[in-house]
Amino acid sequence: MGNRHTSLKDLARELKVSISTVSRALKDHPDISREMKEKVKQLALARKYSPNPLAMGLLKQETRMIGVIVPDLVTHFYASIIAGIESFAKEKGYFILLASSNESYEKEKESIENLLKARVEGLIICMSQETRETSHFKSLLAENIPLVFFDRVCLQDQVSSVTADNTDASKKITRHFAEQGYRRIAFISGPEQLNISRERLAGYIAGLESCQLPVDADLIEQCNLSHDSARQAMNRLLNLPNPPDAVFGINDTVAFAAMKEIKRHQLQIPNDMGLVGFTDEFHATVVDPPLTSITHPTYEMGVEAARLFFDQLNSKQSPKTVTLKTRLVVRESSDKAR
Amino acid sequence: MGNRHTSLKDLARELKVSISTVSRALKDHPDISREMKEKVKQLALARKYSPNPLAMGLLKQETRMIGVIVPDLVTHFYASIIAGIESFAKEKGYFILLASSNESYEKEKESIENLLKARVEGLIICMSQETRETSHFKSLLAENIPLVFFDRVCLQDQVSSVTADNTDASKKITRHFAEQGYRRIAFISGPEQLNISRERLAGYIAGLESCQLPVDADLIEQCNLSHDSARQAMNRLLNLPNPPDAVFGINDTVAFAAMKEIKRHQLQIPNDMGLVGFTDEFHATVVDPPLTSITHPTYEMGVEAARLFFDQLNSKQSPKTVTLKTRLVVRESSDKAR
DNA sequence: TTGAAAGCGCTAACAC
DNA sequence: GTGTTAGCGCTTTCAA
Repeated sequence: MGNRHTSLKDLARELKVSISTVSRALKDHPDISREMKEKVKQLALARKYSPNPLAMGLLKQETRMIGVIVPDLVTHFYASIIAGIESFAKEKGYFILLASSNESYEKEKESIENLLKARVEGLIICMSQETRETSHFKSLLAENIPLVFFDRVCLQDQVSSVTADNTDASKKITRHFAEQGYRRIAFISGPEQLNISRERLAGYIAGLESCQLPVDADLIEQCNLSHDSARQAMNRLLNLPNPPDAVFGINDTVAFAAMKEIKRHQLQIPNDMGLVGFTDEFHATVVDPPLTSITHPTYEMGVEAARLFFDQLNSKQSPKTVTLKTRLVVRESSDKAR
Repeated sequence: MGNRHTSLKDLARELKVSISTVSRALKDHPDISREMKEKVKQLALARKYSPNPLAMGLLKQETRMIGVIVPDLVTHFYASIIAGIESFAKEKGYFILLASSNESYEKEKESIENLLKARVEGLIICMSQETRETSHFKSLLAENIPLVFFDRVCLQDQVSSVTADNTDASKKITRHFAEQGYRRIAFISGPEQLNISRERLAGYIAGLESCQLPVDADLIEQCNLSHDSARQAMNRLLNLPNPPDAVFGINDTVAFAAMKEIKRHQLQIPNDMGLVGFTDEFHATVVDPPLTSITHPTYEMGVEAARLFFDQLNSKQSPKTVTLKTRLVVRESSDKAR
């Protein structure tokens, strides 16, 4: 695609002055006469001049691009976080280069390489659920490349990160169930290498204990966060000799899958089975019955991740850990009282 | 952020040869000796050399970036299309620069400018619903910048585009309702400047006529595609002296909003009121009752848009119009028979 | 007050 | 076979 953009050279030729004069005039260099500045700026406007970011990037060694890697591109959760990152980045004049790991460790590594080849200035990442090994992140740190994790994190002493208050939130859920009169509260967790699994499990247990409810290993299920795997987990719970009367799903997908499976078993929510998720506003209200849930401040999480990114970029500070407050919003799915 | 990437110069210096030798060796130029190629390639690997895309871009006048503008970043519909675009673009070694118009005409224009400043090689756009005026698109054409529309299109004789078979699909919906015994079939449309509104309306009317059902202007409502506005439209329908017994919602948001409003009025779906949407697989199955709908091939639409983009980029062909087949998937929300 | 020249990383035409 | 050079668009010394 031909060179359809006006360059400084074009302007210089047309005004019969040197390129450097044009360059200086455009940035109000004190050495340039008022009239010259006027002339140059006017022509630049007329010719729709805009500096070539490639040339600038080459010169200044900065591309104003941030690589963002998410486990998938299509769930509302990530989409909303991306929107948050994008809006903050735009303010700073940065663009986002987006990649999906598809929950695959290999693709995650591949995406990091690709983005670095594209010369992003740093990365904002939510780890794939397969990722158990962190050498690819460590080599970023070794090369001093700004890195921020969100939601799913690791190496927290070395990398800035944003998470929800997972433990606390999960504790609130368990206690809420208990208050509603539920006694056998199950938890469908995710892969144990993920901090969200561990933290939410810890909160779930702490909640049970604080209500003097027993912790029953049968009631703690695991899945790989896919819809099918979550349904199977729910199914196992329902087939228990002594099944639960309430379920806490670790995220959106899991909560939906559990809901479907509960309905398939002809059980009424919330009367036969209470259900609470860990999800965002949108999803919680679209299902039926509306889902009681910890609402995840997704957009804000994106904004915060971007903010941490620029902190890293501008001055290599020691890593920060931001924890976002969540809210328990009680809706029908756990509200026996109604 | 310092220069942490290895350059040809670095390699050349280390091997004590010229930069051009290194450059040629790396691309298997026939003039270079076998041993030299070996040596160079080995060192390049060891030093993790990758060509600087800024330098290449500057030289070749290509950035390998495509600008994509969508009305919003968070709905599953666009997310899925973006995933399709991304996957095709990645194959071709291109990156996506994403921007959202937030359904605003002004932001749409602004995004186009920003993306051009970032030197994208062309644009793939889904128009904002506010956009009635097309001069900003025409000036892209005038400057010979590759442009592709998807879903919401205009200037079809001048711009390549992908759409669903809107008219046909809507006709199928109306006929399906009629077959199920529904007689007063309503349609909640969107802004009339959008082709999707016009085409789906046309199909709806054609469907009614082919079933010898009267077209009742009272049953044709309009909204601005927001949740609230769709609910109000549904509410107006329900308050009609002679309300409908079935509703066709023009897209995801509208179908969900209608569903909520119907439930709020204590009506049973599908018995008191049939409901059909125009949405994707995911959303249709997450709600309750599962939504009969025209399933929109979103991912495929993204892939097709990208394919058209590269057609434009590689050779200025005359614009193509691709129409994607849709399927009517009958689920509970319109299935009186059950 | 303005111009010339070097250099960011790379390719390709032209030497030798 | 390999080296030299110019140039992509820009900023920034250094000269004038």
